[in-house]
Amino acid sequence: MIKTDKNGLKREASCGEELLAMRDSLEILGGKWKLQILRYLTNRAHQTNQFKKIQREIEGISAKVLSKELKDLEDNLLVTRTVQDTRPITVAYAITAYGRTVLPVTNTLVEWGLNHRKKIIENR
Amino acid sequence: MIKTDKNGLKREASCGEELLAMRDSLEILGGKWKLQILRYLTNRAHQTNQFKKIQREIEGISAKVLSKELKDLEDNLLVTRTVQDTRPITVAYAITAYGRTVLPVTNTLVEWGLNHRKKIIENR
DNA sequence: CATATTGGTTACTTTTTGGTTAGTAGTTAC
DNA sequence: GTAACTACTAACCAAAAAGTAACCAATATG
Repeated sequence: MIKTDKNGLKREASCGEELLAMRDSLEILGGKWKLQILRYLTNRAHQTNQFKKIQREIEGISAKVLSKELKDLEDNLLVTRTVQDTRPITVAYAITAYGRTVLPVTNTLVEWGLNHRKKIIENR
Repeated sequence: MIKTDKNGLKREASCGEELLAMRDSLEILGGKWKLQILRYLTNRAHQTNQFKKIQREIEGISAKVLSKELKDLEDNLLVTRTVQDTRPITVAYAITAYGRTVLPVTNTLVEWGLNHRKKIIENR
């Protein structure tokens, strides 16, 4: 809601601007899997994240969908893909510095989800 | 990532828990329109938000979709629907206190979108 | 030789999502 | 009486997203 001007002044982004910005975000980060994948890779930034391992640990994602989602994320410079010279060949995916800027988004979503579940359980 | 225990202790939610929490959030808030609608209603919490007005100001949404989305949000106690005794009858939608808890989510998405657009423009 | 693993791709089907058009009911304005 | 506004809903359709299953090449294991 607060934006820094080209003049260095803080001002509110207009409502229209805000909704457009959110559309941009949702276009890149929206859908069932992208934020989950980014969160997963952020939590495991220090590890080697191979395709199959990711597929096993993000429950329910198919190879086809994971492959496509990773490609999209790579196109938007949020993750990197590195083929490793092992036998059999493995491919490591890692979050980029830019990908890490999505962390505040997933943080709020995790917080909200945890709180929502708590609320649901309380009201039973 | 940080969660308060039933014991009052802070601890990390496990990665699995985190992803599940995010799935819960995305199930309720995901899709093309829900967060936009919530943001819109939050920004106009002090106004009377009639159906047609919302439809005109959230560009591109059809009556059918808006109607369905508002119903979903109402079911999840995020917005209220009030029929007003005007002629012609109008219906006012408003964000609830619980709906306002989604604000951190839309804030981060707006911020990220604004920043992303800036980045795209810079790299041209 | 048979089987398993890695990192996918391809073809096909289903499900979900969203958009279009038309129509309804009540009321008001011309 | 006719048009217009509000708040929808129903029928229909198209496109996108996602799921399923099979398959591939390379290598390793038993």
